[in-house]
Amino acid sequence: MNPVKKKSKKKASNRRHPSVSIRDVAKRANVSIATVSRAVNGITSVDPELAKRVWKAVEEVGYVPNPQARALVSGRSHMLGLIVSEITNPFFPELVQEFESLAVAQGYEVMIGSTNYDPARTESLIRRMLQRNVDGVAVMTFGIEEDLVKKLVEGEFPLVFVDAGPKLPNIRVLKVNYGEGIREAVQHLAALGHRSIAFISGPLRLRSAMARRDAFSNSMNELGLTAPAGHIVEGDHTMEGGMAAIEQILSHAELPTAVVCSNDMTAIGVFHGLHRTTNTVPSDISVVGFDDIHLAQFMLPPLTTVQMSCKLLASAAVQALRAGIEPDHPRAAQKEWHIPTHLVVRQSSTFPRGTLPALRRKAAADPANAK
Amino acid sequence: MNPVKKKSKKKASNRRHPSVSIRDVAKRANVSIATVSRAVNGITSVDPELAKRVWKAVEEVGYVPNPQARALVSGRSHMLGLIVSEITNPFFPELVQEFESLAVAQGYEVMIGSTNYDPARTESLIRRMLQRNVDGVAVMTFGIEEDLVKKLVEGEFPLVFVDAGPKLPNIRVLKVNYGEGIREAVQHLAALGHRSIAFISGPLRLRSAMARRDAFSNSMNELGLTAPAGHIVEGDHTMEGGMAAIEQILSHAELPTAVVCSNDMTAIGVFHGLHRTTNTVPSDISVVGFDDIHLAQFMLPPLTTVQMSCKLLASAAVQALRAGIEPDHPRAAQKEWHIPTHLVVRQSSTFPRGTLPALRRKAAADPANAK
DNA sequence: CTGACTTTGGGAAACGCTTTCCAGGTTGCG
DNA sequence: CGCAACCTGGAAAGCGTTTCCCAAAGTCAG
Repeated sequence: MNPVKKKSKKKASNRRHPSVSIRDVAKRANVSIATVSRAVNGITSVDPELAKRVWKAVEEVGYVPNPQARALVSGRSHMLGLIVSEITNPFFPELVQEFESLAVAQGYEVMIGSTNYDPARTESLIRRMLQRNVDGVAVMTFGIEEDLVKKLVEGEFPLVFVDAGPKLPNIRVLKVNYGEGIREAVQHLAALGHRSIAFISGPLRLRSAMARRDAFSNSMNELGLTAPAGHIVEGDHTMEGGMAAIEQILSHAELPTAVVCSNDMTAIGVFHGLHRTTNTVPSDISVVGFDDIHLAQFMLPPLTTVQMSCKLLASAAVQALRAGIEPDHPRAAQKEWHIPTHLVVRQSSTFPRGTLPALRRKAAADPANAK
Repeated sequence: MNPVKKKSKKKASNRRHPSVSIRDVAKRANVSIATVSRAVNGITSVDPELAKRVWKAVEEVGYVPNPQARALVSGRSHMLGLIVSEITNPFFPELVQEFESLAVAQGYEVMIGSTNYDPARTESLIRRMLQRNVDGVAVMTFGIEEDLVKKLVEGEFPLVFVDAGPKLPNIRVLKVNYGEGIREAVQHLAALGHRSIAFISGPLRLRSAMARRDAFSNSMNELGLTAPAGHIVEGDHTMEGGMAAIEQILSHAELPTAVVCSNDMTAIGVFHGLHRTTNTVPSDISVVGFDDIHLAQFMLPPLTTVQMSCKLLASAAVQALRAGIEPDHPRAAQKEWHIPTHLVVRQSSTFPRGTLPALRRKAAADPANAK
């Protein structure tokens, strides 16, 4: 009706939440929006007195910067990508939780993705993360495929890998010391009297699975022990895989008295498989896991396992990522982070079957086996 | 040096990836950027021939819309929030995985958060989600606190709850039929000969925990059975809680012959607690869980449990969310989605101890107990 | 006291996109 | 045949930030 345009009320934003913008703060504090931006972002060149006034205004109008706009112009989204191999493996939720807490505490949001070992899924995941403009990605699949790496690497995009990765300026690596914990496990079993120890690996295309298996072999050699070929079988880090693997091992002519597993899920599968074949853990066969997921202590019997702290892993990952993202991070130059592992003795490991009571008593005095 | 401003080279973007913009497509297709936008977003008012040309150009230059810019102007981020109570409870990763797959397939990204039953954490989570401008949130904590709801509700923000929620136009509810599955469980136990059946609930401030407990009581009543007060105890949906609860039950004068648990983690804790007190499952006490997490079938013995399909749950959640977000969604008016539950019989439930062999044989003929 | 140099803060452009508004060309109907 | 209603597609106005550039003010030496 009225020919005069009603463009005065430009307040009608189409955002669902009528959030206050930087302009409101500027008006309130009687400064320009540039100054507000500078004050909020802690640029030093703004007068402390003025900055205080701005902060007061921010407080009063309840201003919260819009991350989208910020990302649009600055090119940094304050989002971190976290790629795991299998969110349904309990180890990863624990890791995710730690990672997320740390990231949030440091002002980042997390975009989580699970590859399920599926290259297509992985690719779409990465594409989505790049598209959403994440600032960096931690690839905690424990052994990523190389071509996928290349995809990410174009550009100097901050990346964190576990165990191994191309030596490039934008790539940081979390080196897990598998040898340490696995040696402790083998020595623990040997000390109990085990001589025939089997190993169930993860999928061998994963670097970390390889590394664990090699750590096992090395530890055995150090003690002058060797596992026959049929005692080192490949699993896939799932319960199903563990079950299949132990059945395969049991079909071998010579039976082991102990089994070391590449992760705890495998060990749970082994428990199950041994139960089905009416073997008892640990009196017939001792079982040792790897990861020390929360569930491990609730297994029947509680699982002896090598602990790889996901707290440590997560904190290293976040730190390494920030080091790659923020131009003047104190550790910007650090390319490697080291993660230790250690054996946690519970009740799934004991003396081999048929050991003399005298030996049992003797070994029971060994503090390493104390409950 | 040179007084002439070098602002000609405005190509130097500060985005890490030199992604092509809508302008490149426009140039290539020889149309205006508005037309490209309309074509890409499927606005009908653009000539089909022209649209085809635009799509061809999109293909050729490899254009991908920038979600940040899109969100900034449209007010919709194409992100869905998913809040769970405890990411480390294996049920939730399974749910998360399904939810994420569905959301991504439908063009949404997912922002995941775990409350850990901590109100402060929950609040910060919600604030972050709102700040990141998610289009809707599915609160799958199975019983959220009311004040937190109010916080979200201001504005007509799309929300999905499980079990119960305020009757508001923006809120959709996933109604889980606990009665169904729990009745099956109780009847299954009763058919085996159990008369004294205990129940370990979840934290009773959760609506869903209440609902499950009530479903149990009702089912018992239907059969003319009652559980003494000491046989209905409160757990907290964790293994630790399950362990504590079963110990409490065992300290009661009258021992039950079966225990129904409010979730599978509780049941795992019960397994553990019974093992510690040298009771055997199921010959001494039968145990039934709830959720049917993947792990359930790998317990020793495999857990009889009530299945609540997280596939169904996730798909209903995503659908309900979209119904709330997209103005002309076919189911925009639907406010309730129904989720069934059903008993899955495995080996943690059997005849009560001391039952006569004759009865065992008779009951074994009951198809409900067939393996 | 003045000129050169350093702060400090404001104006405005840019980020990549959606959406409104409008001009020019069609069509329809009286 | 003329005028109004209707389409189509282009130009431009934002969306909420950051940041570049410059003017004004302050500092200091000569």
